[in-house]
Amino acid sequence: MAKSSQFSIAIHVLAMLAKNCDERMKSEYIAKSVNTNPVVIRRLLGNLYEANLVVSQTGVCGGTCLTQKPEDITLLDIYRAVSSSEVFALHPQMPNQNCFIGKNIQKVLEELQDKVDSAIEEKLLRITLADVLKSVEKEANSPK
Amino acid sequence: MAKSSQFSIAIHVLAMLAKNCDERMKSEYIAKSVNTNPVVIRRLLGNLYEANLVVSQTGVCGGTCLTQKPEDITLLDIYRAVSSSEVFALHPQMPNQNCFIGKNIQKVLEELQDKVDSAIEEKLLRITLADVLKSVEKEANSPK
DNA sequence: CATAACTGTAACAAGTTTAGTTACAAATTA
DNA sequence: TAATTTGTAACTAAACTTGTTACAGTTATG
Repeated sequence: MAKSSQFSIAIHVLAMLAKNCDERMKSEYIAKSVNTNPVVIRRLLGNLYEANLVVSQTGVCGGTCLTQKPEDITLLDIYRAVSSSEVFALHPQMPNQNCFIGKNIQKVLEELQDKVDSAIEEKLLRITLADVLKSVEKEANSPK
Repeated sequence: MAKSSQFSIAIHVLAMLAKNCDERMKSEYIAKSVNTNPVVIRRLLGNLYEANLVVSQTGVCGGTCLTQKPEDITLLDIYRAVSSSEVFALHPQMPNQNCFIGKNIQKVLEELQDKVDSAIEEKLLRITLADVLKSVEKEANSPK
């Protein structure tokens, strides 16, 4: 994935939408909860729209709501919607093809990338947005 | 982890050292295979030294070699030696504590970070540097 | 012991990425 | 028609990554 906080913020935003499934939520309201600029939220919602997780309406009384039930949205859906890159990067420069290791390491690293990615995806596939909301409520009720 | 290629390059470097366990290897030689600057390699080797994976010697006939057998070095050892951050970042700004979601989401995200990290670590723990070298050799012998 | 060959590391530059901001067109409601 | 809201482009600032130069310290060897 990356150093980016897009995944975290996406979960936050979608959890808010999940808690208020029946009404449209404005980017400005969401931004106040995330503590950022509304444009940052709208950009993120654009990615979530492309992944068919939310739908927005412009104009007065506009805003965004989920397209699916929280139980049907997995963290993998969210991860794929906002995560740009792999967990770790390959060589910035092509390794020396005259070296035995240099010539063959890239394929091996790509396979490793796949394995690590699969491990992450298997984990994320088993957690839904509804689960996240449950965890949030559990946290809210836990003694500090 | 990150967009960084440190993990990839570390595996490359250690694979080279593993293939020539009995002699010290110079940073300039390694750099030519990785196709980068020797200082980049020496910086990386510094991290690997702190993790007790390699040892270097200065001066004429200096260089670096492994401190352990390739079968005893796991990719998790390497990952921990060079990976600075988590797989995904939390909020850049503290969320609004007056919002129900904002107040409780961070703990939930931290728990999620732990789960994802564990998934990665379990995978990396089961692969050794010797396995990597085997994969490289297999790749070298495979028909193109 | 003088010299050449190494590593270790600081300091800096360039490129990329991320987050945040302003501005404004387009769409919608009333 | 006016007010409100999203979508998006353009820009800035900060952080991170890689690469580079420079040089002090260490070691082998003639």
